[in-house]
Amino acid sequence: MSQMSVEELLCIDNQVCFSLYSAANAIVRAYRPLLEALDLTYPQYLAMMVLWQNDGASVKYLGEKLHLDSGTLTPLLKRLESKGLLRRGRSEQDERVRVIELTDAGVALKQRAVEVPEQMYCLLGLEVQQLTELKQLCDQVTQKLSQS
Amino acid sequence: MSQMSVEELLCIDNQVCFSLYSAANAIVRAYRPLLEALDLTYPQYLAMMVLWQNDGASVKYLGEKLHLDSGTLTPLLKRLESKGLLRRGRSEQDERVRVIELTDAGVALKQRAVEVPEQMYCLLGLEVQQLTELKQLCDQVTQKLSQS
DNA sequence: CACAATTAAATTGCACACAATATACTTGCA
DNA sequence: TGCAAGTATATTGTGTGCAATTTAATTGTG
Repeated sequence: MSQMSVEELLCIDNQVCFSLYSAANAIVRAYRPLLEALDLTYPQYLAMMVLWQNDGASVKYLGEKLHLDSGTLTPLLKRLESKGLLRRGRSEQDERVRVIELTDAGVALKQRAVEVPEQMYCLLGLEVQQLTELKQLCDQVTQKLSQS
Repeated sequence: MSQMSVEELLCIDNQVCFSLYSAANAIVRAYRPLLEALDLTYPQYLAMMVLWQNDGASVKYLGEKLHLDSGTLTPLLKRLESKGLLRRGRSEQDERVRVIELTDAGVALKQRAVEVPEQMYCLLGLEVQQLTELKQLCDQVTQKLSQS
């Protein structure tokens, strides 16, 4: 690192962060046609996945799982509610807490979502070992940047 | 892949794409305080990097380098123009083409941007070899998803 | 040389992300 | 018990990303 010139340092072609940023954009773009049939955006699909595993979760729980805050999640969940996929209720124990519960339609959507991961896997066209490696490195980045 | 259950398939903890998406969000978040002193957002910083290397570039060129379209770049460049960092001129050969030229302030900003990559390198806290590996894998993802 | 096809940017509309702030509810402690 | 501190969510405002469409300029072809 330290022996790189200013020209090299400030060139996007040498920056991991830019590669990661571009890859993430490409992924969201690639999901669009796959999720169109489900009438979901990629972040909405992620929220649904959390709920399929943990129906009745709170906004806080969703935020921790997805690394997103209420400023992002509140409007996103309202959109999913208006599509009839979930209800935004209140906890009886704690009136501050929203309890997000899937409707029948929301639960049923899972069946149609099953093929999405397989389709994306094909599009990526990488070996399982490479995907595992990539995931580990990304998780390390997220973890390092979250603690500082 | 094929032996994974539906529960495993549709769990965000098993998905590379989610890890990559989260890491990219974390990166943009981590750049914010570093770029605050330069009064730049991360995408603005990326555009400036391209221009520091290639002053007078067109919107099309910037778009190819950054993998962004005019819908994103036009307003972004207008903001940089209003900050006095660049001028959005027209090509004399082809009136359709915008020629983006840095002002003195835009050129001068490069000196203060030099330390940003080093700071981010410290925040990431990964070995050079891991960063290289991560960059290669991200570039592969972008390339694979762009051709389909 | 006319004019259809192409190309470069701009515009519009929607959905994130997220900082900063506000609101409403709950808890802890004097 | 009263009230300050803390917590969960909502709101506001700014800046992306990107699909779809539009506008204006250029190029290719008969």
